[in-house]
Amino acid sequence: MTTFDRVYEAVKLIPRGSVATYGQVAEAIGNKRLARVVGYALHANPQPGVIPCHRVVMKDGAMSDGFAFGGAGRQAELLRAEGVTFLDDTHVDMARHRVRALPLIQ
DNA sequence: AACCTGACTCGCC
DNA sequence: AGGCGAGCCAGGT
Repeated sequence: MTTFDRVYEAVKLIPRGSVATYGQVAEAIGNKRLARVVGYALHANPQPGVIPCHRVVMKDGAMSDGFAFGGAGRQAELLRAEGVTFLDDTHVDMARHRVRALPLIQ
């Protein structure tokens, strides 16, 4: 079980209609400082259809605009389709949709 | 094989 | 309050 695998496991556990921050995912795999690695893990090998990487956003609810699997804005579209609400065009309503607790991955 | 860099976050000036 | 550096992992050069 590599670090990347744990990242994927954690991300797959995010409930539909909810979002988690990179920091929360990092915390779920045992080290909150891995936030950066979480982002890179998703970039490196986001198995399409398996890993819901659109449910992972930055701590303020914004998504990284330089890269998004289908283009910036695509992520917001997918989230809206799940019932996630937004404070504005680029920020998820974290108070309502951020996961309370993420299970710890082995 | 060493070095650089990249979807982040937090603490210290 | 805003800017800067550190910590972390993997893959490419």
